[in-house]
Amino acid sequence: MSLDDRKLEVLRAIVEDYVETQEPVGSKALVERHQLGVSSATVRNDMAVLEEEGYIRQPHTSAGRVPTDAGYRLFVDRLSKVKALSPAERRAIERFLLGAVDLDDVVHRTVRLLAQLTRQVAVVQYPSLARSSVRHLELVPISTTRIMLVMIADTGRVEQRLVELPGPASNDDVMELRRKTNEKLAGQRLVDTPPLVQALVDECAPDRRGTMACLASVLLETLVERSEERLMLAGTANLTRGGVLDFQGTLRPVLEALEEEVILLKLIGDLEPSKTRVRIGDENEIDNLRSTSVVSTGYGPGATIVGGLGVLGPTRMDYPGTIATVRAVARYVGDLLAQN
Amino acid sequence: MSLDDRKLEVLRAIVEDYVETQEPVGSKALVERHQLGVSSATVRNDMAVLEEEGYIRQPHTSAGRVPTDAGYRLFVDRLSKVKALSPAERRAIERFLLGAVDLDDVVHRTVRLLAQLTRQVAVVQYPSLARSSVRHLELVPISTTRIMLVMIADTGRVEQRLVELPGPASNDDVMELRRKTNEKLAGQRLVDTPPLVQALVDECAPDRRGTMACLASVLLETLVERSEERLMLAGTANLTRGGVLDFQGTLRPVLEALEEEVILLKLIGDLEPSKTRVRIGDENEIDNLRSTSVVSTGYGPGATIVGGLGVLGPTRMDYPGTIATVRAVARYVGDLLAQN
DNA sequence: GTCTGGCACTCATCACAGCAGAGTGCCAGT
DNA sequence: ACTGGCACTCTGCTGTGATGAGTGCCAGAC
Repeated sequence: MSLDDRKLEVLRAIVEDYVETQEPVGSKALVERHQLGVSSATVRNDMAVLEEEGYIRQPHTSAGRVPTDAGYRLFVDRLSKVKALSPAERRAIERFLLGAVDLDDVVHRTVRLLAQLTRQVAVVQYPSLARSSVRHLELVPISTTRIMLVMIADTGRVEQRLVELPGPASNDDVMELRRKTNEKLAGQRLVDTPPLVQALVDECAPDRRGTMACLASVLLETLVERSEERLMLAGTANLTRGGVLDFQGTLRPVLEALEEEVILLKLIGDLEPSKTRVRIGDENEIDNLRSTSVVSTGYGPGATIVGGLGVLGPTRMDYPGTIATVRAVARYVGDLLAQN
Repeated sequence: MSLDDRKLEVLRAIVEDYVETQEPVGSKALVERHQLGVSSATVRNDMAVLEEEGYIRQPHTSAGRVPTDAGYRLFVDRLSKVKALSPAERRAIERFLLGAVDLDDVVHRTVRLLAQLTRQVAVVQYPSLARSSVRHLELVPISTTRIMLVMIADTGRVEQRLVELPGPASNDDVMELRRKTNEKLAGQRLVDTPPLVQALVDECAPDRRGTMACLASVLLETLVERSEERLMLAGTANLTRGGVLDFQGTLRPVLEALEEEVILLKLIGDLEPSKTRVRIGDENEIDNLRSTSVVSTGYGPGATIVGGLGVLGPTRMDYPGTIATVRAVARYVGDLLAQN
């Protein structure tokens, strides 16, 4: 038996009411709040079918219905209309993001904005080094045998590493290394650099080769191989909204998962399709997050994507609103990055 | 009536047992678990006095006693012996902190280590710019009218800002500015720079003065005036240990407070006496944190202090152990910074 | 065939009562 | 100054009804 239009309408009504009230919704309440044009008995029959198909369930025999993960999924895929942001919201986003002084500030403001607008936990990934190009490499002598390597990427990221040299290097040596590395690497995507870095070492004058090799290994190891990802989190306090009801009593496992950067990266760092992605409850691979939903998307200047951002909340969330907000924020951040 | 030795001993026993069991402790249980040499009736009398004096209280009439904030305070000040860390713990700290590649990494590792060892929420402040000196200033041309200013501090902090120039600047211009600013500012403490920066502008050749003024204002505004503090947090999941018992039911307000960097800075950024500081319950100025205790201290290379770190947990915490751990971690981090 | 009104049934929630046990305060005795 | 003993107070637990929301199902209407 397939689902006719009215049954879908019933499902939508259940999802909307449940998200709003946070209480199991019964057949009678449904016909009162929505113009379904049929009696509660009919709705009950529809509900029985929806339950049969696995879209809703009853917490206990004499309670109303609650959407299952599958129910939310159907709702998101077929039933929800995209909610447009109000002009006031748009202005709020713009005003909030403007005035960021550097990349840290951008990420910081973005994550707080996202948490505030969606009233959920927000995560923003820094622009990925793997998707960045080298804008400039700077070598700053710290002592005769130590230099600090500063890499500035086109995405605004700045990474620094201390390099221990095998022997003392003069100021001229450093200047020369700086010139050469920049000549070779500036403008290149970081992922493309390994052969270039190798070439740099090979082409180097023998007396400077040791120093250059040292530099090269730090460069490769820390910036490319470990290809360090960073991210920022905000809004954990929002997990406590809705009392003990969401997250089956303890938000312990959720908080634990949020502490693991690797997990967070998996959640929002999955950037292939450039489309907004929604993971609902059990669809999450992380066990600790089976009672949460994640809405994530990529961002970046123009059409390119340099990082991910998203929010995490109870499966019982306002999907249309959250999706709209996440998309809008991602777009604004992308525009902001494009200006640099 | 003042407290004689036995009464203090009773208080200590109550604190220790309560911290361990998390349950109100009664007179009978006390004499069983500790060698007090007196009967439970005598202990009851002592308890009555301790309660009179405000050091303990009963949650309800027929329950055991629980320490008050004042009780914990007395315990910390006069009754607790410093707990020495085990060699294993020391080695763990060392091993964990070694292998940090840059300042971000140091802070990151430190905060996680601290959260893990104390099993509480940990906070680590980045070395304060206000307490740093300039090691090097780098100017990187981004376009003809934009340069990126990178400041490297002796504490390892690296800050970058985009500077919009009033007009185009040649490569030579930039090199010259770079030379001059470094000549003047390198080695100076950031707080001492304002007059020097002003002098830089005044001494500048007229044709470059506009550019220099621009640079100077960014330098002053973002690095000195706003004197940006950063910090890192970890271990929020530890708040959920002890179930709903701590934090009178909701950790909502605590999580909210932890989102505010200003609040966290107040908590751990109070660095004057270089001694470990313990704030218990009501002693915290932040209302949301009246049910928590904070143990904080400063850290830095050698005897100087460049930042703060600490942990936050329920008032019912193992003070001697926590204090010992916080101190030890701070010392190791200081040593680590001294090596750079 | 589809919808509707009606009715019996289930089960969580709440209030109330009674009981057990922990812990106290106090007093008289050593 | 300490101790044993005892009455007293409360919390927490358990069991019992009563309540009521919500359901499933069936017979009848359209």
